[in-house]
Amino acid sequence: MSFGSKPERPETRIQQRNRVAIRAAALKVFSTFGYRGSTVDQIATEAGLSKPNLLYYFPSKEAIYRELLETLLETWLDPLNEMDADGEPVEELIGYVRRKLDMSRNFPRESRLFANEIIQGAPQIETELSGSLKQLVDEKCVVIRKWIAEGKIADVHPHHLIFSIWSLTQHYADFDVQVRAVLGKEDPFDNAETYLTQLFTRLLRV
Amino acid sequence: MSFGSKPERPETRIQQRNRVAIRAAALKVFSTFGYRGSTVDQIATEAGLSKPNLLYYFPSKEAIYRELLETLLETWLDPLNEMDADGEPVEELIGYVRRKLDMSRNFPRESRLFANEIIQGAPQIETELSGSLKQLVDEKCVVIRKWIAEGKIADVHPHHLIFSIWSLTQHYADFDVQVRAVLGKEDPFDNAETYLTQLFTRLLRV
DNA sequence: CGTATGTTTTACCAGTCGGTCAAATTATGA
DNA sequence: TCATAATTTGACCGACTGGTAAAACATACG
Repeated sequence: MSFGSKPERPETRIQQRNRVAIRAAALKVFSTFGYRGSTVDQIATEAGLSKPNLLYYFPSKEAIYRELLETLLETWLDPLNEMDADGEPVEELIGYVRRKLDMSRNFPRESRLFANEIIQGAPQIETELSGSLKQLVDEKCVVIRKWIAEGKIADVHPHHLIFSIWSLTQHYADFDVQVRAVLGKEDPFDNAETYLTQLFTRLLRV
Repeated sequence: MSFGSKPERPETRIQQRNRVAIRAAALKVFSTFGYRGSTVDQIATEAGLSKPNLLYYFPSKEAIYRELLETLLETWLDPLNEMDADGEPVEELIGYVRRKLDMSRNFPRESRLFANEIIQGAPQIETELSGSLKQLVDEKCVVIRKWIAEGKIADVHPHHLIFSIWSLTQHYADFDVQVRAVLGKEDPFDNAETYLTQLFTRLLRV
């Protein structure tokens, strides 16, 4: 029995550079137009490559999209993972809100990529949603219920609490155009953090 | 000078039936795939027509989309319009939340249509956003500020208060797949209203 | 240098896109 | 009934879609 049916050569510098460029370009395009609304040509141009050249690095349009989604899902769930069952409950939850809001500020494209995918019925990550995502959320809901039982936070529906954190924070990334159109010159994030802290403090205190 | 360069014939029964069918089909398709991800053929099939037959009723794909968007924008803003400056403040605001949540429950497609449009940069309704939408929101923010000054509700940022109502209610329509995946068998709307009422009551009471 | 490997381009494919056209079909009303 | 208008169809267009093949080019290394 022999190992390594594929010799598994190391990545060239050029390969590394181009794959990075492609991922960045794909994120930009997919997050703006959704999977079906994006074209390989668009991504290639954005990455500074020709279409066949791009397809030399990735086997297909779908392959790029899937890799993006799967890589980003972990990053996306990190802030929730960091929530510590042994910490101070209100602090932990508001810390989670702050981390999610930071991600909306710093990685709006990633947020919109997921938003597009899920609004359109999550055809590519349905399994992850009811699999690893549901599992993580359910775990954290147990913690939240414990906090409630201990009288550390108000009695709220754990799942809906998490939904409200998601929707409130991601709104500033996903609906950026609308938020800015309504606010005019005022920067959204200037007051968002204050507002959300106020909201969750008032919601959670016993 | 003569009137009616177009004789302006009344709509036939067939015309009425088909236009209604097309609008319904277009809403279904556009709300699922976004503008660029949808095809005229798809809409036609969904409406039970052939593609050329559909284009006999609407001049182009874009025309269908624009008409949908503009018609629905009014419906979408109605709940906010109904908010009465002379009513009981907390009741008025929570009534608004309830009406928006009802729309998420009863018209999720309409919600997703807007969500797709705005996430993708609102190329077709940018002007309406910073025009009539901003105007209406600004008006209502004046009312909210008045309520705050009168000590009827807590001192919160009016614009962000409205954003939070939008994001929390529309989340249940736009991210329906995710919400259901995480909740499992539990129906989202069963507890959403209770949760949101609780949230805004705690946020707004002085 | 030369050769093997990695990279890019040109030309191309079959299928689909939004949309047009004229002909065929169906409904309408005197 | 018949003629007129409304509706539907099939055939078609040029542009674009995701993807392929092979040749041309660049690079690395003995």
